[in-house]
Amino acid sequence: MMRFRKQAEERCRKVLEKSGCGDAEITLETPPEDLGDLAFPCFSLAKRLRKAPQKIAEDLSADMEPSGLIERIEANGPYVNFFMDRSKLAEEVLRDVLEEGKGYGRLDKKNVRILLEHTSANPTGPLHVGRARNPIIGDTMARILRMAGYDVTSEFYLNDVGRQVVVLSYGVRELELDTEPERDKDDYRLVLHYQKANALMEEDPSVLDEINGMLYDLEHGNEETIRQVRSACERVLAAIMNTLDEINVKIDQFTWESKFIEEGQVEGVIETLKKSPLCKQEEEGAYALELDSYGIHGRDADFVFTRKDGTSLYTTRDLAYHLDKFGRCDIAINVLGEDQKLGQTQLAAALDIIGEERRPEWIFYAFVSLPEGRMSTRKGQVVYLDDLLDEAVDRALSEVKKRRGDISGERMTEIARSVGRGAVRFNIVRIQAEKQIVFKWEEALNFEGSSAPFIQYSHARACSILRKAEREGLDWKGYDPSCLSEKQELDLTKAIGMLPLIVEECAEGRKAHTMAQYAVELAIMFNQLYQFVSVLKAPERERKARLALVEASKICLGNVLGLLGIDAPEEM
RNA sequence: GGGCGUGUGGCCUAGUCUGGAUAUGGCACCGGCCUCCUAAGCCGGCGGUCAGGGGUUCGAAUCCCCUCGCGCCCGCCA
Repeated sequence: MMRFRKQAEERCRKVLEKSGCGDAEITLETPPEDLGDLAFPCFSLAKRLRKAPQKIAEDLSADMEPSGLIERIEANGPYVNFFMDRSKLAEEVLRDVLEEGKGYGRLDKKNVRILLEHTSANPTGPLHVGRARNPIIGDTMARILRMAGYDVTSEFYLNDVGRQVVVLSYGVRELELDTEPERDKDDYRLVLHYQKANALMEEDPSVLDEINGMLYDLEHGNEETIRQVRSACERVLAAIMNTLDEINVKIDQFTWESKFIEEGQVEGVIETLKKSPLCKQEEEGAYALELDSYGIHGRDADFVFTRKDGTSLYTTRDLAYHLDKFGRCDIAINVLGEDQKLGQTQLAAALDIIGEERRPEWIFYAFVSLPEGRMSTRKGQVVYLDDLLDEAVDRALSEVKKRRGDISGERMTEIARSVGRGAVRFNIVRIQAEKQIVFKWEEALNFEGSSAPFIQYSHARACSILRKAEREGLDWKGYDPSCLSEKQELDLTKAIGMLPLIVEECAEGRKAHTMAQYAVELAIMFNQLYQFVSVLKAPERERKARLALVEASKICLGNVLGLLGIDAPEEM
C-alpha cells in the first residue's frame, strides 16, 4: 500500500512538472468505493492553470501511464483516480505478511528514544475506571510506537512526597481499621487507613500538626519518615500493578518523586527560578513566577513554586523530573488527565525560564464519569477496575459456556479471561482521548459489533480454518495470489496491506483510538470473506491462495490485537 | 468571570490538525441467513438542520467570529 501511494504521487509530480506546477502540493485522498483506490483532486490547480478542474483532471490523466502497482488511471469529474493492480497488490501483501509474521506492520528502526510516562497514579488506593484510561492509552501508545520503530521506555512516576502519601503513611502507622476492605488486597486495605486518617485530620488539629511535621521531615531527608512513607506506597503500588497486569499493561520503569529531593535537583531548580526577573516573593514568604508574558493570564498567571517554609510543590518537582527525563530520551511524552493542563503549561513556561529548550509532548484525556456524575470514592460513586474486570470475565464465561460444550472448564475460564479483559481495554481505547466518556455497564460489557470479542472472534475463526486445514493435510505452499479475484478477497487483502500505514498514522499522530478503529474494519472484512467464500472446499488453486489469505489475516489480526494489548485466543 | 477541551441519526462513535465526490462504523429497532470452515457472525431496511447563527471559499462536519450545552482547570493540593 505504501508503495502504491508513492507511485501515484510520483505520477502526479511528473505530470505537474510538465505543466509548470511542479511545486504544487500533492495530497492524495481516498475516493468513495468503486471510484478507485486513491484520488488526486484538481481544484487547487484551477486558478493557476485557468482551466476547469474537470478539464485539468482529463488532461493530467491522459498524460499518465499506468505501471507498477497502478493498473488504471481515470479522470472522473474533477478528480484523477488511481486504480490499484489488485492482483499485484495481493502478491506483495501476502508475501510480506507471510514472511514477516509477528513482525508484520513493523516500521524501520528510527533510533529515537521515547520516554513515555503514563499511569503515574497516586499510590493511595485502588484504580477506578476513570483512572484506567491513562494506563490503557499509555500502554497502547507504547506498543504502537515500538512497532513504528521507536525505542520506547514506559515509565510510572510515583508520588511518594506530597501530603496525600504522608496521610496514608500516618493512617497505616497509627490507625486500626474498623471495617473490612472490599477485597483482600493492599490497595483496598490501605485506602481505608488513608480515608480514616483524612477524616481524623479534619477534626483533630493535633493530627494535622503531626502530619505537617511528617511532611516537613520527609522533605528534609528524615530517613525514618521516608522509609515509612515509601513502604506504604510500595504496598499499594504492588496491588495496583497486580490490577494493571490483569489488563496487560507493562511498565518498564518506576521513578520515585522523592529521588529529586534527595539528590538535590529540586533545590537546584528552586535556586535557578529564584534568580529569574519574573520571580517574586509572596507576602507569606512563598516564591512564585509571574507568567503573564507566557500567555497565561488572570488568576492562573502566578505559578507558586515553593511553600512559605521553602518546601517544594508538585510542579516544581515535576520540573526536576523533566530535566532528568530529557537526559534520558529524545522525545518525552506524558499521558495525563485534562486536569493537568494548566500545571503543564506552567511547567513549559518554567522550563523556558530555566533555559531548557526542550518540552515534553502531551496526550491529555478527559475523565470517565458515571451517568450520575463524576466518580468519587468519597461518595461511593465509583466503579473499580477490578470489579469491572470481574464482571466482564463472568459475562464472557457465561457466553463461552453457552456455545462451547466441547472444551474443559479450565479452557473456558482461560478464554473468558482473554475475552472479558480485552473487552474492557477495547471499550476504553476506542474513543478519542480528549472526548469525555460516560461509563455505562451495558457498553463496557458489549461483546458485539465494535468490541474486542468481535475482533478476537474473527481471529479465532481464521485459526479454526487453519487448524482444520492442517488436520486434513492441506497447506498454502505454492499458492498463486493471482487467483484471488472475489471482491471480499481483494478488499480484505487491501485492508491487511494498510497495517503499516495505520501504524505510522497512529504513532505520528499519537492516536491510539485509530488502531481500534482499524481493528474493527479488518475484522469486518475477514468476516465477510468467511461468509461468502469457502476456503477448505474450494478447488486446489483457489484453496491454496485462500489459505494463504486466511493465514495472513490471522497474522494481521493477531498483530493488531497485540498492539491493543488484547489477547488473541485461537478458539472462542 | 477567565482559560482549555468537547458537541455528528433514539444512544455510542470515525472523519476536524492537512476544506473536496453520496458523512464512517456500531448499539437499539424491523426483515432475512446455520444439512456447509465457530451465528460473539453475515445480508437488507429504518433513521442525519454534522449544537445554533454569521463569515471566508468554486466548495465547509472540517478554517475564522459570535452564541449555547457539557467536561476540566483557575490551592503555599497532587
